[in-house]
Amino acid sequence: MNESSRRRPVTIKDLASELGVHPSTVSRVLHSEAEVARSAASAETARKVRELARKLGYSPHPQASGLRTGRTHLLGTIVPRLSDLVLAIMYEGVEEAAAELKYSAFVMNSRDDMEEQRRKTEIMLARRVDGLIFGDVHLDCPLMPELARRGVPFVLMNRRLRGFPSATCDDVLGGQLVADHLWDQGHRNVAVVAGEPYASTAVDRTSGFVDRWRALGGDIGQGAVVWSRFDTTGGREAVAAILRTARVLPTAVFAVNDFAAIGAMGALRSHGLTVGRDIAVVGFNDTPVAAQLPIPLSSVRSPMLEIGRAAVELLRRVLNHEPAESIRLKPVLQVRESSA
Amino acid sequence: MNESSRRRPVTIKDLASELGVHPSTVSRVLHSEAEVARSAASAETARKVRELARKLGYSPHPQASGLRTGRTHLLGTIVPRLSDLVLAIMYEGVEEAAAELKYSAFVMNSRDDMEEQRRKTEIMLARRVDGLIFGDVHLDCPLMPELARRGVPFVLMNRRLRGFPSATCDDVLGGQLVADHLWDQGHRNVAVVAGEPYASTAVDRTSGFVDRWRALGGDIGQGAVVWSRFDTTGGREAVAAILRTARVLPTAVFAVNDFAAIGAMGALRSHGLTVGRDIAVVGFNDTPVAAQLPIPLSSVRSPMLEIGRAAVELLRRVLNHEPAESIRLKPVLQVRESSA
DNA sequence: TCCCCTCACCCAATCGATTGGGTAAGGTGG
DNA sequence: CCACCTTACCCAATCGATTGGGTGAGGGGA
Repeated sequence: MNESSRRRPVTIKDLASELGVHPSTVSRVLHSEAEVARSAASAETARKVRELARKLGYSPHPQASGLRTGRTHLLGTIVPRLSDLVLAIMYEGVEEAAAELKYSAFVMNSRDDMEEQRRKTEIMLARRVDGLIFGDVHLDCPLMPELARRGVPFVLMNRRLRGFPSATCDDVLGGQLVADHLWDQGHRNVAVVAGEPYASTAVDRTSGFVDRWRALGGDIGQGAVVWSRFDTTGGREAVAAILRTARVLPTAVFAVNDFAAIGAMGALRSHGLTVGRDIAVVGFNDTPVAAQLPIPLSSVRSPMLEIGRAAVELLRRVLNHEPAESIRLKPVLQVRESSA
Repeated sequence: MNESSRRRPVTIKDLASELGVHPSTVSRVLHSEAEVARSAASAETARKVRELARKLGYSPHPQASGLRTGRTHLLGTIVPRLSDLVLAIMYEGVEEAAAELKYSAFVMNSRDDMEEQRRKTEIMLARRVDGLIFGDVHLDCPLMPELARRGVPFVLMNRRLRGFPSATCDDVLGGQLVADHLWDQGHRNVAVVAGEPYASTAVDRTSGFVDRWRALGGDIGQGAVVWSRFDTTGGREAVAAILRTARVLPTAVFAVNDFAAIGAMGALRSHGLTVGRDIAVVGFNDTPVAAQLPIPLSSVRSPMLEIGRAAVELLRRVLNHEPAESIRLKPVLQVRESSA
């Protein structure tokens, strides 16, 4: 049985007294940069320290070192909800990348509520996180300028906001790809399930689509763009509204989110339309479920994991006072039966 | 502008010197039980301390108090993957309930890999979490007995394992509900997409179904129970295998997970079958998407949020050395078009 | 031979909060 | 008047790691 199975964790002092050296020597050997470490102990001593540390299963006490150094190696992330698959995958990227930098990541849900966002932020700051990643900014978000004033290091993910570093998908391009695709397929009468108007994702995807559509010579009427929630229910309701008010039925629907697209497909079927034959549907994010649906869903693939990783990289730069330019990752359209 | 916007956080010492009292007095006023607090300072002093703390935005330094007390108020959770909606929702419950107890929760993904589970556990223990919640135990999980020997406080969630406290859905009952339902609908030839054989959820749901089916006088052949992954791809492959090998085509399929059920529906449609007319499908968990699918999916509703909350309550008891009986929450069957 | 330098360490303060053990002042009972 | 108790505090050690500043021994150069 390994010594690490004893109850009280091994401390630096244990190692030091065992070897007859001073705790500071042990600390420098185990934790300092190569140069400091070398000037702190002979090669032989250093070897013995490291060997004993391994044997006894020493692991540094983060509360103790955090107290002394003022850095916790903790990184807070706030998302609207983890049960949104898109954010869950981005967070997996955050966690991976954070671990590689020897940071531990934390998540909290804000339910896309700005009061909750503020509350959760304060909880994380009370935990003394070294930096924050926000996946839930609104286009008018008073908290961000305030945090910047207070000198809190943070970056944005998923959604962007002018003036702050963010890691996002190039959502405008994503919307353009869909416009090109549907235009090429011969559609001339389309509708957009546009998502929440306070989210840059929704706004950019919609405007990318609409602007390109008009540039191609297409026409998009008043009732053809419907703001909605991002989930299945939101998609269903939005399509119901479109079907109710449209003068002419659209032949294609672009939903800015896969789950909204699934809800849209449900509403269309209830209306007696067969998706892929009577009407085309395109989603966004290309979540794993899109390809596996009974009628496989065309979708814009966004690099969700990479966005999470990029957010961590951005935050690393902010923490090191390096320049941090926003990162916009390229999406790719996956055409499937729902629009082919 | 509030004083809390200054860079260096306010400490107990700041409050003490401002008021001309000793830091220990401030500490007792702000943090101790009522009795200790009252014997530490006069009502008047206590009032002044609390007022100044609020005015300056004092918030205790968790690293410092954690160092002294040995408790971090940190709670680690390990799940197979957060991008599994079921676990994401359970974790939302964990986070909520933890916050109510003034704990902060942490999650990590193990990808259902036992080596990874061990690695992530060690990372969390190195962070000095007060306790752990595992959402990813396998039926043969060597880590759990080992942690119990080491005296690490932990509980299980979602999946159970004999001998350890767990918060789960009553999966056996869930399987029974589906058997009763399909039998009542007149089905006599059924197949099961059974999930991963190392997960108690899969095993219990399957055995609950199969045992009840046989008790009703039904028959389930060899090839009718197919183990699979829990995701859409897993469901698709499992149904493909069933369709390939079955002597007689089943008239109903029970998938122990909604996403596997969605994959199953896809495979059935590819095979030219219309779900709800030619063949019934029932899923498990009643995730929000089930009701919104183009063909709404019957599913066993499991109280995922409550399971997460229950896990925290269990862990609270373990940490307080109170007896902790496993909790099994009751599921309810939601019948929809896919099996009606 | 003397001075200086390097090597390989040690010493002690420090981070912020907690907590067991005082202690001076004032009041009470005998 | 004195012993004793309560009230309202203060003092100092402690948790574990880090870090600026020593220091003694040994070696090399002038």
